[in-house]
Amino acid sequence: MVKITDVARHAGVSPSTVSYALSGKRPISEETRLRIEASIHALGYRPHAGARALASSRSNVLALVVPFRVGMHVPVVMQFAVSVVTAARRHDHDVLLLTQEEGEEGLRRVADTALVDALIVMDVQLHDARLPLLRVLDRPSVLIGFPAEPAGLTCIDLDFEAAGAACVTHLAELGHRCVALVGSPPEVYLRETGFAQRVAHGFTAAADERGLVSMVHPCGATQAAAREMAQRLLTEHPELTGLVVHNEPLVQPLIEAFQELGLRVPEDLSLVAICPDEQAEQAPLPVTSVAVPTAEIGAEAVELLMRKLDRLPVPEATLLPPRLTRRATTAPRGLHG
Amino acid sequence: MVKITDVARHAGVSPSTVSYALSGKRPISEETRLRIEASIHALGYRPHAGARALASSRSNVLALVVPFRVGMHVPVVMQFAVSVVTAARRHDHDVLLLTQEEGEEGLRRVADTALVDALIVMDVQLHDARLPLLRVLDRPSVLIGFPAEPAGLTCIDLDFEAAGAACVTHLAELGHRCVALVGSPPEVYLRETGFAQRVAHGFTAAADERGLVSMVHPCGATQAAAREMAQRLLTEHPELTGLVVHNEPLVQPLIEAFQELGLRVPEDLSLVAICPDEQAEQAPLPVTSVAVPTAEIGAEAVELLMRKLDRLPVPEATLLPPRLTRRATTAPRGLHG
DNA sequence: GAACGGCGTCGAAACGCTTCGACGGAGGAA
DNA sequence: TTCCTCCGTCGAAGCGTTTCGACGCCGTTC
Repeated sequence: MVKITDVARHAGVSPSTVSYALSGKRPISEETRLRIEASIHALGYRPHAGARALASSRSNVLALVVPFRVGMHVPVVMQFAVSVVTAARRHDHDVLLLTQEEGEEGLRRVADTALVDALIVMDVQLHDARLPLLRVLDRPSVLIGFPAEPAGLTCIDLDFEAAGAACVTHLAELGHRCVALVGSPPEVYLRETGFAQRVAHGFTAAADERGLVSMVHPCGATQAAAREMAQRLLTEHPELTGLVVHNEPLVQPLIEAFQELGLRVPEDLSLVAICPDEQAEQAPLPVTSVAVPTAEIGAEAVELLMRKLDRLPVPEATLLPPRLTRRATTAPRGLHG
Repeated sequence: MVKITDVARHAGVSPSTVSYALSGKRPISEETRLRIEASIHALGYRPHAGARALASSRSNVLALVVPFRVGMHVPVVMQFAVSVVTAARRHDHDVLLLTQEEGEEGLRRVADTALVDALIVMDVQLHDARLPLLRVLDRPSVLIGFPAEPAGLTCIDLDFEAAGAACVTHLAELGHRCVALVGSPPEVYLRETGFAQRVAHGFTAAADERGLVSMVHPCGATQAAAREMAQRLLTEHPELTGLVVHNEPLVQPLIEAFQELGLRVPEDLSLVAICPDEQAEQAPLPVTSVAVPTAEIGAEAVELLMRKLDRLPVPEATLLPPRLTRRATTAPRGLHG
């Protein structure tokens, strides 16, 4: 293994100079720096991660905590994960993947052993068992999602409440008077996942404010469930013309289910989804949607963490405003009928 | 931070004794060990990962390389990932997540900096750009999937060729004479992903051998594509009664598409899928399937890696035999018709 | 009873890097 | 000219473990 002393000798400088040339923490003359870089190249030098971590007490590794729970939509979770990894690399950090098999102990372990410098926590519940630990850990963390009591924590997410409201507003402005929310699977609500509940609140509040008839239905993520839900909605609320779907894998099946029941989208039924833009765009009938900006959230979560690592102040709450893009699944009510 | 010398002092022994008590690499008397354990508990000692890595030249971290490519089915990939993480933890290792944004350079980096001890590589192509690097790296690796030239590498996967054949055999034994394979999306074949091609080979060879009429169709993973495929198959091959589906998200949509076209499953059309058992079991109509044993493969990949790290001999190729479970989507041909 | 071999423990030397204080020299100010 | 400052570099002291050789002690063996 080639080490920093080898590089130093080859370049005719001291090891500390090599180190400073690499880190930029002290000025090094252009000439020396180039010589060092040449030596590094010539020898194929790579600093030893463990040695670096020991000496600097920085591992340059971030923990990404993602509990895989039933009812969650894995592809979207992975979009977050990928964007976190990408952003972390831009800051010269790597990402350790923690699933939740070990429970909170895993977080404690990687933090206490200094395996990671900081943590990004996904799928936050309103009363998340990990919160007490995160508050007391000596490593900074950022949550993707908001618990019930976010004070003292750094959280970031789409403003799901506003997103739910934005969907209603859009539908109301198109003249719809009776709207339904088809939400996440029941398990997701039962374990009190913040974003699911917040969409429902925002949806209901906005509908009430505008005097719309509204209803909220959790729904399992299968085609059969979609079909059943469509059937039931039509039966129980024949006047329904506006639908909000906050359940990624269900958007397409729901549209088809309604079509099979003889409704045209958007002529008879307008539908707006809350989902990543890529999904909404790629659908056969492009879906009007409020974007879940996974790339943006993941990247910003990393930025926040980096700032915390640099002991810079960060906002406790970062709520991304919803952005609704009108596509082909919404239209004014009664346009054709 | 409490360090090993603190524990040593508290327990009245030398640091090296604490280290040996922890690692078990030298015998320590029962009495001393208990005293040390008590001290560790009392002080809340956690060995520093970096220091450990430096001194032992073992980071106890595995790299999991998963390129997210178009056309791949993310949930299945994540099942692999989770099982790898779980198995790694059983061996006191953690898992670093590498996506392929950096390309091969990322692999080289984590290996050369000794950030990881070993690598697990997923989504292997027949002519994978990462292979030369893996062969030359000083860290051991295990591939989940087989390249065209696996010699000198350690690979593990389901025997997809046998899986394809097993599906045909099952259908043939039920009396079916004309069978089709609906495969992965075209992109997956185009970039020469081994498992996709192998299923096709196994399928075709087995069909030929038994004198069945057979055809292979890649298919995009959308409902529209499923519908179109069903339509086309029926039109072009009215005598078709047996279907093999190797495309997870398409199983359900295909069944429904055929049903909408008036075919009963399994009375008029038998269908066998190649997918994880959980998926096959949870379907409304449980699907006869050859299991993709993600948990088993992930766990065994880790075992192989651990053995390699211990310099024990391992087989170059581990091909898991297919296991077909008969469920509700296959039946003898012409049973009702 | 002397020699021997384990067992259990210790001390010290790495492991490869970062960082702190120091220092020579060049340039500017007085 | 002298003094001071700042730039660029060096040397050495860690960072917290692991591991190697050594050593004392006790129980065997002849």
